[in-house]
Amino acid sequence: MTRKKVKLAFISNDSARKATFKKRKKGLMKKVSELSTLCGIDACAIIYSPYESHAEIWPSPMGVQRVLSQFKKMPEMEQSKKMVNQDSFLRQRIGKGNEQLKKQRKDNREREMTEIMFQSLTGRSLHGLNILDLNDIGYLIDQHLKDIHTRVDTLNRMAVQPQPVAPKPLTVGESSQQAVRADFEMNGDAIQRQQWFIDLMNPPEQMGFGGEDIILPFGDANHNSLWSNAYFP
Amino acid sequence: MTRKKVKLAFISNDSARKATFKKRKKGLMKKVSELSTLCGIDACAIIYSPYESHAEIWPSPMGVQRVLSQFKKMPEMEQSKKMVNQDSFLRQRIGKGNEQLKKQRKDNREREMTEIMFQSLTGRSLHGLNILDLNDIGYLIDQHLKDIHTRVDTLNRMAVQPQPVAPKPLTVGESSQQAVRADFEMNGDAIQRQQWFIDLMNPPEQMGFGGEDIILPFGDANHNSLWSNAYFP
DNA sequence: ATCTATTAATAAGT
DNA sequence: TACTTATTAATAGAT
Repeated sequence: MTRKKVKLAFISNDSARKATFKKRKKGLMKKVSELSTLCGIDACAIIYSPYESHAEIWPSPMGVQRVLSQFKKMPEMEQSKKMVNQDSFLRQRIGKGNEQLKKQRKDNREREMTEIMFQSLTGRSLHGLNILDLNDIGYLIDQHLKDIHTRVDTLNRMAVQPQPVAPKPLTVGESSQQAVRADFEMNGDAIQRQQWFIDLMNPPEQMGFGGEDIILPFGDANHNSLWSNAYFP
Repeated sequence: MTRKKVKLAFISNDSARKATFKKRKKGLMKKVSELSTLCGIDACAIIYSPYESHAEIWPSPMGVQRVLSQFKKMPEMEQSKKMVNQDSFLRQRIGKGNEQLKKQRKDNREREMTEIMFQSLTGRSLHGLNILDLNDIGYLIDQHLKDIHTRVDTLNRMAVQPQPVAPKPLTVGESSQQAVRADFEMNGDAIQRQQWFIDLMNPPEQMGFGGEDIILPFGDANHNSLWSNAYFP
């Protein structure tokens, strides 16, 4: 911080490195002591160097021990929590990566089961599938059926009372309790001009997944978590 | 270290203390990381505060553990030996304070003696001064004479061989052994245009002090240390 | 949290 | 190793 703005990198020149070390160590110790004095803070510093056989510490062996014993008392969780450090940064990245992996696996599983479901509609046998596969496929089928019912119901209501404003987005599990009416009376052109109708007819691929608190008929009120646990421990 | 030079004492104002703490903690962590990076040093810092439920550390839980385990391995004696603990730290600070005080006293003494010297040139009697005062004034007079001789000598050489480049700054003890020549032949205007000449004619106030190894005629080959010892033990 | 006037730290050079 | 000095960095107080 002086005759030149210095690059924050290892100083390869031995004597320059040593000189810098000595200066900065001194400055650092001073800063620690100032912080402690000014703010009444319990702090310590420990510095090892190849220039001294011993660690250099602040404020004193007893002071260091006091701080360290406090530190060691903390459960591992607390030590890591909210810490501003390299590790926690990397841990966050790893955590996020794992989250993504988990989601990806869930997504893969879903696509697999969906494919089997549709294959079964074209004649493929469901024999040879284990109970978990069958359970998940049952869940999928239920979701698709619910969605189909919802769409049919919506279309019926549209037919009776054509609506120019976009309907609020459909949510899984929101299916109406009204009886389904099959009489379509809408004009084809009118339908084509309404984007919301087009959207209704082209549901997103992932339809049927992501709902969290839906009570399903496949025996297990917590199906989703079973799903997750069985395949993504 | 900014709008005001701050007293190194506990900050009683709560919010000011907290603000200072946050700023300085950040600065401190930065310093630690810089030291580590620049010098390839194994270091850690642990800071407790009433503002966070956990200790804030650098560089990471693992990094701290590594340093701590090294530290714990050391025998108690080693831990304390040569350690920069609060005691020795404060001793250092006090020592430095004393150094500064000593320098200041020396400076004061010098100014005092110099004033008396000049007063004596305008008629003030030197009676009533003790032997130390007289010795120091003798030293001062010698220094001033040496400087005068040096300047006269330099001017003479200038006059013989006018020199467009600035001469290197005068150093105490550098006085020439040449005989002094009093014949000035320089043109006044020429002199005025040369800044180095003006500088030469306006020597710094402290001229005459600071030389360490000059042999003086006042009996004591180690005059300077006597000076220091007599008044600043 | 941001902005500066100031003080403090310090990279090079001696 | 210590001192000096030019420059950058830290930060106190104010907003």
